[in-house]
Amino acid sequence: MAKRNFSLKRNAIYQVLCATDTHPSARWVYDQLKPSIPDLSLGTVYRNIALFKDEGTVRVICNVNGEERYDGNVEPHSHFVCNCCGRVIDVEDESMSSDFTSGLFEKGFTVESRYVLYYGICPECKENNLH
Amino acid sequence: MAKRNFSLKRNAIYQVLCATDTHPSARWVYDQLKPSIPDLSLGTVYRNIALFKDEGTVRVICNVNGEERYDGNVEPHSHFVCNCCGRVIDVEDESMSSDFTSGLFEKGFTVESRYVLYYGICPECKENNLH
DNA sequence: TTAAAATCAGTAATGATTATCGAGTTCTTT
DNA sequence: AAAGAACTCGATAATCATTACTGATTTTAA
Repeated sequence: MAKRNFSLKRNAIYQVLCATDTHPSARWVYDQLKPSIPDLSLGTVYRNIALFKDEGTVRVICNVNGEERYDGNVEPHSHFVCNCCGRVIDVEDESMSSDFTSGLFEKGFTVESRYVLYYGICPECKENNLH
Repeated sequence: MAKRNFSLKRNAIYQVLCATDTHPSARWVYDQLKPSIPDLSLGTVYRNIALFKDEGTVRVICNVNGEERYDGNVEPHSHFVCNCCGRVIDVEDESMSSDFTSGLFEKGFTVESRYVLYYGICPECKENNLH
């Protein structure tokens, strides 16, 4: 079994992605780590997130205001995107019954992943009348 | 009832978006129209698509290779995105029963729209061994 | 007719993401 | 331990989709 050989910075980036449920952008990860790792560069964050995407250990959830948003939790679950504040919030996944593939297999498609996104206004924005 | 006052170019852009099921990017729409409307500019395509988005008459389906993909069909339906060729293909929508909101309403969320995206390999790419 | 509003081409600006490059650093094999 | 391959990274430049700006032209409404 191959040992995963994480560098300090790569590991830190991955930890941030796994420890938060804010589904952050690359810059947010960078801003989180910069104080404790002053010589971190934004390119390194992008480079390592690209590696995680290739590995399949991190997923792109959606794109909010031009920024990709990532999730270190690759268990199947859905997301709610607030059209007002841009927050991306975890949602219990709908039951993943086989008919959810919409007969794609029978039509010759290979389904590798499935995303469910809800868009709307989150409770905080409703409460603060920001919408 | 307010008359919708479409300019020639705005109308042409909307027609292209409604007449195709390729879920095109802005540039694709531009390339389609440029031969018949030689003085069309790409900025105009973006500007009018932004209007359609605000109106709700056109939707952003997903982002493939950095390009937003649009759909003039706003009836609820799902989409399959080919990870190989980037095509976006219509899929019969899953039955839209109320439990698909995952209890979001009860939690204070206002759900304005819901997207289901499948990612994988389309039949053509499988056949051509492009994956 | 006339002034405000809408539309647009052309171009510049923005901003997220990616590529490049040279300099360390770590691993491997001996 | 030494040599060299492979890895990692900061800094910076480049790319590219999208947006903003500007001045001209057209349409609308009174």
